[in-house]
Amino acid sequence: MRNSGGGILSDRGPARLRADARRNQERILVSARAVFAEHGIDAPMATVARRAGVGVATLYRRFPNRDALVRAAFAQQIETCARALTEALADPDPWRGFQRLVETACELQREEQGFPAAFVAAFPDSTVEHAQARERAERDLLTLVRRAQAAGALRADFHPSDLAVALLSHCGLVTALPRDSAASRRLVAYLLQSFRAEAAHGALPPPSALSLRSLPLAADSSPRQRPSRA
Amino acid sequence: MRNSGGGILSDRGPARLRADARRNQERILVSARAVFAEHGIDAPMATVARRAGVGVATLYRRFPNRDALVRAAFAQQIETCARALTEALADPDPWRGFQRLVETACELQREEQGFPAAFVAAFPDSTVEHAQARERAERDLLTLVRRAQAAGALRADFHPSDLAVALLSHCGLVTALPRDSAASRRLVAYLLQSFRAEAAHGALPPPSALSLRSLPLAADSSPRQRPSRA
DNA sequence: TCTTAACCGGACGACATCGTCCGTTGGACC
DNA sequence: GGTCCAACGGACGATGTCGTCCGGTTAAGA
Repeated sequence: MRNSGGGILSDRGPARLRADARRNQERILVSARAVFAEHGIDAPMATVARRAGVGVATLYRRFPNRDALVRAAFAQQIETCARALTEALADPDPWRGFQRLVETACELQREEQGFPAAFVAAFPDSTVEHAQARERAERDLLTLVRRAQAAGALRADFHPSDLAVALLSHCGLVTALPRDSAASRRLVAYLLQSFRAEAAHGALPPPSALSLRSLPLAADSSPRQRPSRA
Repeated sequence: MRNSGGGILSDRGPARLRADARRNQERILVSARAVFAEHGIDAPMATVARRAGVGVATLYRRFPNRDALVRAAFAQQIETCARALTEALADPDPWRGFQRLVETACELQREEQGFPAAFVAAFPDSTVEHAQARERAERDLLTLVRRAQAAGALRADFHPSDLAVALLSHCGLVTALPRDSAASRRLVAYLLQSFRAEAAHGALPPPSALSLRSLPLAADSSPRQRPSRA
């Protein structure tokens, strides 16, 4: 139990892991990303272990349960999303920043189908630092939207929750059609066009009460149950 | 074995079912729709049976496997979709027909979350009559799209596969957020606006090679594997 | 009312996955 | 090279679901 708190996420220093242990941990993460992308987020843990050339016990020693593994496997993707958000905010053209953020997030979803499914299902618990990161992401998103609206590029009736709607629906599409990147790009193009101010023809129905925290852009998401069996 | 071919779908005549058997079959179908909508398409068969006030054996006697049950449970919804397509084609205003078809299909997805999941996952086998129905649906859809484009309402670069993209992404959204009808309506509104001819600003990426047969509008779908475990 | 066959439902074996246990192996350090 | 202990991996029991079997029940017709 001395090892608790270290080693689950690899961002807290080496934690004095033995060389073979560290090597195996990395192989497990690579395997997990591949298996999750190929067979979905519910693929058996044993499959991940076998592909990594490792016993199940080794996997469970490093990641106490499936959620921990998912979390660690996609930590890098979270990082990419967070960076994309920062870059979007730094873009002098508000619309281009918004557009690139959406495109980057969707590209990530496209590349690893396990990624979106991971975030709509896998994060019931949150730590303080994650909550902070999430709050900052939410605030940044709001700023991005407001700026793009102020510039007259993003339609005025766009609601921040629409971003969640867009990303979740795109997530569903790439999950249903893992190999069809044309479909994904097509959807993104349609959505972005309909978000433009010029596309505002007629009123929209009222926005969702959906919080932005269910987005994969934040480091944590609301406690949704995974869409599993009864 | 005398009963083979009858009783699975209730549209081929009573097949001389005993009164209690017929009653139970109906209760099972009602229960299945409710359970699938509530717990997803992978809910245990025992849950369906219990809710119907019936033993598992009774369920399996009537529906030899999960797919048969799903198929029968949503036969009515297929019917509704087919009727919506016919009505859309009969509408004197091509755009309104198109619009209503999309809205009706999405409304069905919204009302029963099990419905979309059923169709992207559950129909590996097809019969001759289903293939015929599917072909007709495909042809009708194409006609609908062409007409709306000819009327100058639907954008010229709209591709029939975009309908599949729209419905599949919406399906993903309602699966991820089963209770959030505002999100669903919002997405539908955005998509429909972006399909209007006036919304065509700039070129779209190339369309998907996706066939329309994977749509729940047709009575059958392509043999996709369900997104299950490895 | 009586017969009979269709129907009912709970119990059951098969199967898959989860997460743990424990004897063995082999890095790290002297 | 030797020692120690962290790390290894396969076997294991627990759990949950599937689909079947079989003895009891009941609807339908004479």
